[in-house]
Amino acid sequence: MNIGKAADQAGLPTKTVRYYADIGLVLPSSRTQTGYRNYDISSIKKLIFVKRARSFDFSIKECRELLGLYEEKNRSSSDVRKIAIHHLEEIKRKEEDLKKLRIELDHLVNACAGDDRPDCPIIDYLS
Amino acid sequence: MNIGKAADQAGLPTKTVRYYADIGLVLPSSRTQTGYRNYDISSIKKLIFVKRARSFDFSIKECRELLGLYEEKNRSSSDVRKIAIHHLEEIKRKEEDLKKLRIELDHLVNACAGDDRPDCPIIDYLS
DNA sequence: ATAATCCTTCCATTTAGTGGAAGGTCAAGA
DNA sequence: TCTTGACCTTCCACTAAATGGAAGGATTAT
Repeated sequence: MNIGKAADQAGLPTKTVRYYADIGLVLPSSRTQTGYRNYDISSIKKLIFVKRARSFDFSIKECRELLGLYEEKNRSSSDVRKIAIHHLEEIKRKEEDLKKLRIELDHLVNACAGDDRPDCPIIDYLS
Repeated sequence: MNIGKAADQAGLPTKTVRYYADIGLVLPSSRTQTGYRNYDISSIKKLIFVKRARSFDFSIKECRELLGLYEEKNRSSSDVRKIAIHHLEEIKRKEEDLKKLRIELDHLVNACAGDDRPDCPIIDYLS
């Protein structure tokens, strides 16, 4: 399958699939004599796997690790879980940070009249 | 004041202050004959302002706008509020996204035994 | 005088792609 | 058979917001 079809199957932009090939994340199964990338079922499954993992906000590096475990049939589920937990902690941390930010910014926005006068608690707070 | 002192006063890395000068966000008040950047009180206040705004996750572009309003003494607080509200919406959106992600990933992690066996709901879900 | 600590500019790197240019390939129709 | 359009290729530049380092000039302290 050509890269365009493969990208469609995986629901990814062609550019992205080419990028994944460039960085060695998901290589095409082969190349035609004229240099076209070929994707077989197995490589398309990997693209889909990466797409899902990315939608979970796993980094490319983590995707690489997960993909390695995905292919390793005698993996330990604890290895997968370790990566997921680490990522989960990251997400929780970010969520907390955003929450604090949101609450504080919410206060500021509520305190600001938002009229024609220059007085502004938001500016004051940042100054 | 030299850039190092100014950076200390603002609580920013020197590199960052230089970067802000490069992109024209906070320019030094002058330069010495030998090219050293000079920061006066006013410019340091701007650095601090930007630091606070960045800590609220305002983008550099937004910082530029806020800084403009900060300097404009006959601003309308509604202009400031508009920027803050827009940013707040962004933050809320991200927070929601992270929450969904966190919940889903939490389920997966809980469903995974995390032992020596290869069976893994996390991998299964991503496949 | 000289060493240490500043400072300067410039270039590379990070993340995860995206956009575009220049040009090669392939399938279908006139 | 020629050509047109839709593919495909590589390569370079750009995004955001810095950060790291190299090479070299300036200032300060001993």
